[in-house]
Amino acid sequence: MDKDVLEYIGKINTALENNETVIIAANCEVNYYGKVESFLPSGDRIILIKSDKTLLVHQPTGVNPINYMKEGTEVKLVVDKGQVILKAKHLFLKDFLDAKIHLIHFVNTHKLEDGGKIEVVGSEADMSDMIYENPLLIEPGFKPFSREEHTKVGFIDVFGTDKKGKVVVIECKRDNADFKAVQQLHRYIHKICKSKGIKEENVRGIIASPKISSNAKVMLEELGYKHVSVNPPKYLARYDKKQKRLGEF
Amino acid sequence: MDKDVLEYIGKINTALENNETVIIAANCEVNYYGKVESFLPSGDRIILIKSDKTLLVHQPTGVNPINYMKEGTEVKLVVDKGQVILKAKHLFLKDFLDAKIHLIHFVNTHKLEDGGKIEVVGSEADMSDMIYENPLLIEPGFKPFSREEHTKVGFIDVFGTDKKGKVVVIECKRDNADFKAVQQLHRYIHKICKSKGIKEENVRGIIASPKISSNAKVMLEELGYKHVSVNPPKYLARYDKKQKRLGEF
DNA sequence: ATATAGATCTCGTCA
DNA sequence: TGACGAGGTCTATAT
Repeated sequence: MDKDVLEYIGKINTALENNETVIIAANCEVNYYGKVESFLPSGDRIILIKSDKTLLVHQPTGVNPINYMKEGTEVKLVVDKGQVILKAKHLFLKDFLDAKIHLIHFVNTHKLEDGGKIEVVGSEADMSDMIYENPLLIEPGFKPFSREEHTKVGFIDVFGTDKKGKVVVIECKRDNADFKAVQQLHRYIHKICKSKGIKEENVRGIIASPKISSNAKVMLEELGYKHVSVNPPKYLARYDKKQKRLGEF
Repeated sequence: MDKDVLEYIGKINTALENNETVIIAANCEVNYYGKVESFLPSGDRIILIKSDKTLLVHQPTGVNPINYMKEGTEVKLVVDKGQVILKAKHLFLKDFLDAKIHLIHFVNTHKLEDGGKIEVVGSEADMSDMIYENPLLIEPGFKPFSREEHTKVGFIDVFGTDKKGKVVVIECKRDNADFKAVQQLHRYIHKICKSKGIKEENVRGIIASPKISSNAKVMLEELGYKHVSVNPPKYLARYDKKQKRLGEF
């Protein structure tokens, strides 16, 4: 066994015990046994073990890890018959991952401190807020009376009445709305009507999204619902010409 | 400007030009503008830039990156008024990410080579294969005649007839089946009947999954469909007592 | 390009 | 704990 390798092993195991973040660049093969089984032949990968004992194996391409273990995994490096193996197990989740390490390119460990919370603007929730505050984005006379309703009935984005006093249910999608969005809207309306004893003809359904797929449009119109083109809000976009009116309300 | 920092910058930019994989552990704040806008205040993070110019920003906890840029991003480190900034842009996707770097904990770069393809056992496709080859897992007399049907009709997992010659459509779920799985099954059957001019009463629907949610069960039975308990296949599980019979067919 | 669905989806939230 | 929906979902596949 190489002296360098033994030093790496010591360094990594110490860092793991101290809940440091550990990064290993290595040629390795990876076997996983848990919800599925997976087998990854040899190649160069980045192994990242976080302070919460999340483990990620990344190939040199793509956004997603090729293998991972969730928070709370027990991880250690062992030597078995001259073979360096990273052993990871999560007893509660019944997950097991072994990485046979053939060659270590580099190792780094560090105690990382991070309490930062991300703020995101432009989510579906922001869209429903925007509509709630700017009902004209839907149509004249629309009066919202609740948003982000998390009840037995469902998670209704915006709930209100139109100029004739008819109940309106709005489902927001921040991107293209597909037939699933229409099904979702239909399900909410079905549940509302059932629970409140209203006829479905007396409730209007609206999809609010930047665009809608052709199949979804057909399904929507078959159900008697309609689509309104609305873009999700962005800070910077508030100054765009098209959405300038947002600031006016 | 620190001499160390200038060395880091040079090292990183050179590595990026050579399509090496780059790892930076740094205290930084991150702004993203693209599909949404996001703002992440200061904290210690791992920044990983892959050889295909995928960029990931990981906090010290959790499986998912807190920010990312997809394959094909232009990345460089610049110094602006004494401030080190990692600038990433993806012109085609109209995505922009800036990371203001306050402190670098460590940097590592390496040329990584990996052609390894993962093999996964236990996916939904494996389940439908298993059922196709072992129809008794569904019921006596079931005769499958296609699997993984990707056609106009839909993506039907397993398609066949029962002992009375009635058409059977099976939707597989590798885990808990929810009401969406039932909707999916219903949708497929609806489309089949429409395209082939069959009455829906003459088609049977089956959800094959390890378990099913109570709501889904209710919906399933209202539609006259049924649930069959099937576990996704695993190599090792073939030797389990319960599934030993798989090998017998 | 759009449409559709799986994923070891993950993550948050609420009953 | 289960159920349910969002996600900058990502990724693969078919049309």
